[in-house]
Amino acid sequence: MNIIKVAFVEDNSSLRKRFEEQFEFFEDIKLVATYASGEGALSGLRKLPPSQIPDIVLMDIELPGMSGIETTIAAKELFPEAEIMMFTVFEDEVKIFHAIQAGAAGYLLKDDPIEKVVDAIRELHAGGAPMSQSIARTVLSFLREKSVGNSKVSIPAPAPVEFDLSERELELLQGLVHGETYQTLAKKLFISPHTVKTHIKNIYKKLHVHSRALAVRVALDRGLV
Amino acid sequence: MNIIKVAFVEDNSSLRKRFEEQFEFFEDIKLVATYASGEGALSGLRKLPPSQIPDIVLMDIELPGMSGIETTIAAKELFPEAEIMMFTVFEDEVKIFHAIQAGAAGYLLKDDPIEKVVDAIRELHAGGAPMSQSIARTVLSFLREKSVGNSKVSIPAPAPVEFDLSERELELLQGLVHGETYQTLAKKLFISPHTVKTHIKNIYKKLHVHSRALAVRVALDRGLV
DNA sequence: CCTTCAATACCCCAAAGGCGGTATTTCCGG
DNA sequence: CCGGAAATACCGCCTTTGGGGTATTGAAGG
Repeated sequence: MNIIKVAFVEDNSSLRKRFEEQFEFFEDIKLVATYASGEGALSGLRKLPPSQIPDIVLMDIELPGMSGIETTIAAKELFPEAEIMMFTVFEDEVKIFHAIQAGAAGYLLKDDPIEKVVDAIRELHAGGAPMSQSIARTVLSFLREKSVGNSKVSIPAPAPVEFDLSERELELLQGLVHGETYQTLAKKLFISPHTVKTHIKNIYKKLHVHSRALAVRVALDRGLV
Repeated sequence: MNIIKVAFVEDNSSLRKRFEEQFEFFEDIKLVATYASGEGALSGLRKLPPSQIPDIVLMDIELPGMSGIETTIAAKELFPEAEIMMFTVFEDEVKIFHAIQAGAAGYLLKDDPIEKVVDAIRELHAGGAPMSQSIARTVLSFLREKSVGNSKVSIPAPAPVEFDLSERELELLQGLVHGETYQTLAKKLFISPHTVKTHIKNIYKKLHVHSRALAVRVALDRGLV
């Protein structure tokens, strides 16, 4: 069996160490190099002997300085045969999109267990495109937009969803965006805090969120305010 | 002393009543008409005898149907001499801007006490441009942008403020925008919830906010994420 | 006339958040 | 080498949220 050579670009040193140790347990995978920055990775990869050039590069997407996406673009130019697997904390639609355009073929979350990481490496090396379920859904939605619109994909597009909030609920939602609490909202709108709560509960239901933070995010993203 | 004739456009009936009663106590002010909608106000105002045409129109900015701003534009065409004072629950920069462009000369908040409202009416009638302190600041910042940029004012402009968040703090802020809690954030970033708390406290300080909701708002508005 | 729905109000309760501290380690710039 | 900024961690305190209910009223629509 061919050993899969892996490089790891990650600024978090403890995570780097954790992975260096954990990869020891998998005989078919060898961590040939780790780098703490995009810049370091690019210069380091150039100096590697051909026998050590990695098959797979695990790339942290959130790197200080040169971002993981920028590094991916550069790395792909240097080693077009290497497969890049993005490695990130959050499922950011825009970043996923950019990472895919930059040439990344896989997408892992940092809290995926090591077994999942290893499986993803193997799958990627075997020509697959491993990614977490929700990321897969996101990618599908990109394709859907592409085929439906029949136009250029250009940007992720904000999605024209309708939430059907009542006038009053919109007013309440505005309050949330403005940082109001139950109490202050109640005073401003001349209603009881209980009512404010009820409205906000209903808003959450309609927006499919469970916190103010997400409600504010959705409101701003979708231009509800 | 000349009596100031005031019309009030406000969809909230209890607020309308409250004002109708409270204006009774001020001899120099007469509430000549109240309307529950922009449409109603426009048709109602047209039918008023010349002696009853208001000097001041208090206009709720958040009206169902025709908005307060649209109504303001139309009312200004009908009665260019009338002064419009916007009346709103929130200090929305964009709406303030539009209201000013629509011809409004004053800006009140709904939770201002009646005395403040009356003072504002008098000041407006005397040729002033009363507005709350924070609104005044916003207006000034518009002017500042206009004079500094020396270009067309066009849109409020997102303001190029620098918050000087550290890399880590940005990461945490992203978490907030994604609706993470202390706990989930701690797990994803491999740190203690206490640390998450500390970081978030520092972020709040740097963004000058005191809640997740506002932090998310600032993050999205200023493109920090 | 009856149903539905928005808006209003209230209860309980567990979880999360915000604020005030203190403290250690690491790293960077002067 | 020292000072300061970041990042890390912990403690306690009190308030706010979010989720589960229930219920009344008035307006809109069938």
